[in-house]
Amino acid sequence: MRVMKSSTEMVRQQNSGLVLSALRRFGALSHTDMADHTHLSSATVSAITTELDRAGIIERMEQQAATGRGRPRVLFRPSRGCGYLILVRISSDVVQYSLVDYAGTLMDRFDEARGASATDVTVFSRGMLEALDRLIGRSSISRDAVLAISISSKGLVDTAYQRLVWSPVFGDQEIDFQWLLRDWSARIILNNETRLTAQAVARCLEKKQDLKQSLAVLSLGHSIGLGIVQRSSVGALEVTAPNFGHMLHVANGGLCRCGARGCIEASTGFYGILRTAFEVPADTIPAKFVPLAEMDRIAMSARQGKRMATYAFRQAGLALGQGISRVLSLHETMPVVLTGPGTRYYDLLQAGMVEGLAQSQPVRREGMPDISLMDDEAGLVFEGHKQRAFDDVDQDILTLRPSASAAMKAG
Amino acid sequence: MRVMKSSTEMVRQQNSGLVLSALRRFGALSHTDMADHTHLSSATVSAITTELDRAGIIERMEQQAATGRGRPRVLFRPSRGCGYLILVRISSDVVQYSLVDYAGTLMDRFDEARGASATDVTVFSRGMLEALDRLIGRSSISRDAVLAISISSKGLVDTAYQRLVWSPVFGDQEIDFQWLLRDWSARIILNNETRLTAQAVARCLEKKQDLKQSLAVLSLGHSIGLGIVQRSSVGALEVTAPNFGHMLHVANGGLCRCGARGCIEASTGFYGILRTAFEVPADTIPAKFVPLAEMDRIAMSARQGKRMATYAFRQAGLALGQGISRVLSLHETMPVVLTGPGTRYYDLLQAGMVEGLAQSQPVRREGMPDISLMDDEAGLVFEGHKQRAFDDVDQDILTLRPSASAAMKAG
DNA sequence: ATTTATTTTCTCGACTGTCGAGAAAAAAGA
DNA sequence: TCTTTTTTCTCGACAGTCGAGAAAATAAAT
Repeated sequence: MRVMKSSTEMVRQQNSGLVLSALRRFGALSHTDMADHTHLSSATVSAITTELDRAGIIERMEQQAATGRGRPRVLFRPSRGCGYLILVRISSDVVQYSLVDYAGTLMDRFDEARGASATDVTVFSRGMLEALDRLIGRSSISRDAVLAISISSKGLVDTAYQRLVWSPVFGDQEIDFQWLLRDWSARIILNNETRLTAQAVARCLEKKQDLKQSLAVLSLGHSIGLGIVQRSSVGALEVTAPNFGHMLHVANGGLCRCGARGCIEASTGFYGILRTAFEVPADTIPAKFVPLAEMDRIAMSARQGKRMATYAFRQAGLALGQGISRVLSLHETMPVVLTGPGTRYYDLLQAGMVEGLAQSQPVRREGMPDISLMDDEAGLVFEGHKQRAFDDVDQDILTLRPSASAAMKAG
Repeated sequence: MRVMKSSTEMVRQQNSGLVLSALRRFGALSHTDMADHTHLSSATVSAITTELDRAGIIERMEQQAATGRGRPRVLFRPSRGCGYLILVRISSDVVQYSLVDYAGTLMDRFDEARGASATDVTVFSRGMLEALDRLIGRSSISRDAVLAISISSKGLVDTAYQRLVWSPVFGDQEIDFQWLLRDWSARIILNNETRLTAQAVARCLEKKQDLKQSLAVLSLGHSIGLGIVQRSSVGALEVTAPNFGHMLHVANGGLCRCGARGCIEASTGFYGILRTAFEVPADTIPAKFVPLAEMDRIAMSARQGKRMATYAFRQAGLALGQGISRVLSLHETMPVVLTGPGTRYYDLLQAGMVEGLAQSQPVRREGMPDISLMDDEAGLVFEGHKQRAFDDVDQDILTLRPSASAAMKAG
């Protein structure tokens, strides 16, 4: 069936979700604030908050400074002890584990450097299981209290079945996280990293009333990621992370890490730029990892006018610009946000990008898209990670918890 | 706000929509059928049907052959007289006007050949207004009874504001249908033609339980159209028609009708194939129109082994294959349905297509997508046209009509 | 110290929905 | 004429939202 039937119970669930997500967005709200944000009547908010409070999903905050005349407002927030989130960010050199309580505050975090055993999946898997146990051990939390384990990585992700299909780190070695974490009752979520960045950027712009119809977020670095935000027909934001880095740039182009030829990444990823700058043949096996210092040196010589270095960045920009033009053709003209370590070379990439964009039909018609840079990719990923995980977890909780307590209320 | 709040009235509206759309899909249903299809209880269906019946939106069908024992079922269908739809299909040589009643049956249709004045917008506009009046005149229908005028054309369409932005027929001359038809109370809908085809194909496959997660429909002809069907996170089908024909195929490629260079259409559209086959320089102004007979001749000589003709089709297939590979990269691997007059040359296009697809990353990983052909593009466009228009019109009616009659019921 | 003004929370009754169960209707067969 | 069968229709229970106004709790004014 296309669309679910609706019932009065669904209405309550939907509106509870509205209240909870308002709480997530704005931290702590009073009755009246919630009514304003959700456009629900005060009476309804009252009913919902008492229900959620009784179920232990939200809690009244302790007193706070008087705000003026009148009855003091009581603020609600998601109940800290309701459950916990574990966020795992897998990046090329390090795996970061974060523990977050239900109110969204970071409780604990540590990094696990991936040493020489970097690329072995079984070693990584064992390390991950240990790290997870250590994380909850340090805060004396039981496994059952962990509502979700949300994992992010660059690469190709099977969101439906929580399988990492291809990643820069592990290549073609699949990881089935659903299976790996089968001893955990928590919901397992797997995300493409740039998807999370896009989500965070979108919410951020939404708050500033600055979100257009849609939005593209590009992460530039050793690999190239794209996240796309669109408003669905019902008005919700849908975020996707297409496999942009490995979209065909040009037939018979440079050899890519993925084994194909002519991917965008093979021109625009750090290893691609390096290869061009040093005039290494384009079918050379890509470097596993290019230190940022190395890239900085190439950029330096490009800024000093060295020909091949300049050319390398220009070609990278060209591939990026043409790739973006294709994205615009297949969606619509939308603002582009660049992030990731590669943004520091934007001055060198720009000319090629503009050239690559200019000749295409969508740009000829609608003009250049807005292109802006955004720093702190790590922070954005973390924010997006939380948002994404809570979206799911809150939904889970609302479908299970309050009805159970409704039975208690009756008994 | 992200998502609308829910209320009991919205529940009724939603479920009424479910009932009505079941009626649209299956023609005429009894109480019990509707309950089965919508998963609503018999009591609810009863309430809804009496309400819709009273409001004149659906009607009981006259008697029908006894189906066996038991109380005879009463069948409902959308009420013929509830309103009318006008569907206008603008194609390169002809404009087709169709009048459809609220039950979806075709009442009247005529074609208006666009003569020498073909490309002049004011002439076309005047002609269209006249044709619309003639259409309703012939069936003695008043303007107010026309619920929607749904227009389709190839080209670039601004769905939000009903403006035809660029079309093969009128080029850069915009047509603002909202303005042109300002004397009509009907809702104005403007669609890209391939969007409609995709919609029809999707519903067709859905009925056969054969619809995968998503689907791409390509229309091959003088121009190239793409429609993409995706399931949104809430499970509804979202159909979009990206500007595929004018996506960048290759930098500095052949001159396209749109004025840009290297668009897919410039290689794969009929005029592109013609240009290559006859070794005309790729920056030659494209032919306005290529008769099918002309294409058939080129195909004939290609099948007889003539080199340039074969090459032309191969290049066209290559551009198509590479373009599709990019679509798969930016969405996911999905089945591809080919339609339109160009499918008769599929034997000649196939080799290039496969080559263009094979080298790309998504195909290397997931294998070749399912590619199938479908005839009767005109029929599909008509079906999709109806579906699309009724989706909108039914929604409009449900938000307005039944509540008004609820007041009557009280009085 | 008491009153007044102000702001927020909470409660009540009216209304609109859905649902299950079973009554009523209508036809075919015994 | 009675029984069986199938479908439609109705009724009461239950769940949810909403507006209005009561109740609560504080600051300012007297």
